[in-house]
This record gives sequence, C-alpha cells and structure tokens, in this order.
Amino acid sequence: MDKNNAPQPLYTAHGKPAGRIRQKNEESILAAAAEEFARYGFKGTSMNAIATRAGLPKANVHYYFNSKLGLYVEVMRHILELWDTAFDDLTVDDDPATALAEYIRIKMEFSRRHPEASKIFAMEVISGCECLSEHFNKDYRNWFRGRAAVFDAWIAAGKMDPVDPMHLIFMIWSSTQHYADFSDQIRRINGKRMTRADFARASDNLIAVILKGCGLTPPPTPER
Amino acid sequence: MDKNNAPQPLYTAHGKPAGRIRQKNEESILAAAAEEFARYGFKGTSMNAIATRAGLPKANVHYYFNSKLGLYVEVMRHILELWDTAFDDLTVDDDPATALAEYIRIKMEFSRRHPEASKIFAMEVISGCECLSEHFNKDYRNWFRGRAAVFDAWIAAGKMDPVDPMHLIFMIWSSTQHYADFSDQIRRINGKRMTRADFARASDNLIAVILKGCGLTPPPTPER
DNA sequence: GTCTATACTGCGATAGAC
DNA sequence: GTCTATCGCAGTATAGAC
Repeated sequence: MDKNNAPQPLYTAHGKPAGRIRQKNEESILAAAAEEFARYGFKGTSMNAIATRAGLPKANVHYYFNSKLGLYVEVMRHILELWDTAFDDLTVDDDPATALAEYIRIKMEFSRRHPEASKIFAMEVISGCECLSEHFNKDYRNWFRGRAAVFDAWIAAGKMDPVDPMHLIFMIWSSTQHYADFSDQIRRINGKRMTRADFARASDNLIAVILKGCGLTPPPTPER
Repeated sequence: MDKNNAPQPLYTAHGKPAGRIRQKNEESILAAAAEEFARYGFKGTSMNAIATRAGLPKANVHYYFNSKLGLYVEVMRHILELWDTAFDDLTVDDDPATALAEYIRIKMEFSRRHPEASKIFAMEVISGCECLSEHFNKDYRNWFRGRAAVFDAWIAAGKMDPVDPMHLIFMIWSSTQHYADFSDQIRRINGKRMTRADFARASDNLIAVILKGCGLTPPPTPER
C-alpha cells in the first residue's frame, strides 16, 4: 500500500526505485527526439534515429512513449510550457519602451538557449499546425487580443506611434526566432556560430530599431 | 537527322511532339513536389504523394526525375532562380529610404505570391542546409558583404543610423518571410487568410517601423 | 523493466509489358 | 513514352523471452 502513496517518481511492481531509471531514460528520449524532430519534422523523423541518439534499443522508446505521435506531442508540450511565460503580465500601466525591450531580450535569450524548441515549433507551423490545432484555440486568440489591446491603449495615450499591434508582435516574433531557426544560414554566412556576445549585439540592434521605429526611446542597455 | 536539329522542346523517337507532354508533366510534377516538400521537408515527403498530387503513376515521376534527391534539387534550383534577383543592383548612390522600402515591398510580394518557395527554403535551412551547402559559397558571402558595405557607406555618410547591416538584413528577411512560412499560424490567430490588402498593410507597417528605426523617413506609400 | 526477433506496412527504385 | 508489378529495404509497432 505504501507504493501507492509514493509521490510522482513512481515505483515499479518490484518495489525498486525504477522511477529513477524511467526518469533518466525518458529524459534522454525526449532530448533525442527534440533534436531529431527539430531537424526533420514529424514525418521525416524515424523512431530508430531517436533510439540510436538516445543510446537505447528502438523497442524501449515504444515502451516509454506508446507511439511516435505520442512522443511528438509530449515534446511539443514541453516546448509550449517553456514558451509564453513571459509577456503574460503586460498591463497598460507598464512603460512601453521597457516592456518591449524586455520582451525582445527574453525572446532572444530563448532563441539562444532553446534553438531546437524554436525549430520544432517552426517546422510544425510550416507543416500546417496539424498537431497544434488545439493550441490555437480561443484562449490563445484571447491572449493575443489582450496584448494587442495594451498596445492600442499605449497608442491612444500617445505613448507610441500608431503601429498595428498584430504586425508589431509578428515582427518581434520573427526577428527573434530567426536567430534560432536560421542559425545554420547565419553560421554559413559569417563563417562561425553566434556567440553569447553576438546574441547580445543582435538584441541591442533589434531593440534599437524596433523601439525607435515605434517612436519609443530605448532604455539604457543593461550591464554585461 | 532533322530531329537532332530541333530546338529545345525535343521530339521523341516517334517524331511526335512529345516535348509538349514532357514539359506539361514535368511542370505538374515540379508543382506537386514543391507543395509536398514545403509541407513535409525532404525526408518527410514521399514520391507517392508527389505522384498522386500530380495525377501520375509513381513510376513516371522516376522516369522524368531520376531520384527523389534529383527532383528536390531541381525544385530548389527553381526557387533560388526566383530569389536574389532584387537588391542585386544596390549602390551607394541610391537613396536609402527608397531602396529599403522597395526591397521590403519586393520581399513581401514574394511571400504573398510564392509562399511554398519560402517554406521549402525555410525547411531546408532548419534541416541544416544539407542540400544548399554549395549555395552558401564564396559568391554568396561576397553578395552579402557587398550589401552590407553599401549600408556601412550610408551610415558613414550620415544618411542613416549606425545599425549593424547584417542584423538589419536578417530583420528584413525574417519579418517578411514570416508571412509566408508562418501563414498557418497567422490564419489561426485572426481566423482568416491574409488578403492582398492585408499584405499591403503589413508591408506599410514593416516599412514604417524599420525605416524610422534606422533614422530614415519613409517615402510616400505608392497608390493602390 | 529490458531487449531480441519479428509482423506488417510503405518507401524509393527498377524491370519489363504495352 | 507510359504504366503495372515487384524487389529490397526501412518504417512503426508488438510479442514474448529474459
């Protein structure tokens, strides 16, 4: 009976702390799957490749995640959890320049630290959002309208230029995600990977152009 | 012997104008392949799906294009032909505002008219540019450096703010291609496809923000 | 829990009748 | 030039020994 009272890391029928192994393996598989899905999309990825990358036999992947689609949605779920945490608490009383600069910096940091997540999301959207169809539900559209409303309020208050909020958000999304999704193109163009300092410079540039373009004065660059 | 003197639309051994059929079929296949590759990438696309979409038996696709990879590079070649035609003749003497606005408008028009081309390119880059490795050669990097040099000259002449040319180009590329690559996300967010007028508004917004962000005065919007 | 062996399907590609 | 039939292989998924 004690077994049933155990917390989240479940125990097996043998009473052994197999949760440890399970957790470790599931993480390996999820990480391997993320890399493969980021490169080849859902259809282009094979369970074999995922298993090999995770250092496990193919059957084990099916043991932990029943099907390829199941594994995919799990990977997707993890990504969407990482996402959308910022920019949630945006209000009319915030300073537009500070809020926008902060959002751009957060998005860029995400591109730098989780490029695979961005790529998987991009692949999924390009492929027609078959798996994300329920993600773009009423809640999501309401979130989007909420942010747009704040922009409109700022504009009405004369705090910034009359820029279409939707297109502004798209602009921020695309220009920041670009550094994750197209990292290979960037690498080939200037012959080397983007360093942390390169990302900082890119952030500064984006913030300078976008904020000035909206009639805002960029806040001072934070210390680095 | 006359057969051998015939111009490009070749004739078959039967002397019939089979070039017509060949041309028509090849076009169908290329169009079908573009749609499939745009959705599923190279690995995720099957020759069967292409053949079905083109309304031909699978074997015919192999007859016209020897292999899947051959067909893919052919599709890619067509795309790269469409691309990169604009912005080539940029010189220091051009007016920055006019030139940038024009480039943004051209890129947006491309996103509107050839979304599949943009998607295939995006997929290829996200997948690591395996097929495009030779596309990013010295010539390409020189092209890029050439444009950047013009920006630097404009900046040195005090015609625009000191914006990093590379990041500015990335910004224009990403924000315009976004309307092609992420069209599905956009459609789901605001419940309908972007119309021609929507694209025009998006262009105007991008031009307004980016040009002002670079310290430039946008030229008057052309008549529509 | 783990892994080998295997069922079954769909893939890219080709042979060969028409 | 066109299309059916088929080869060989890689794909997802599962059964069952350990």
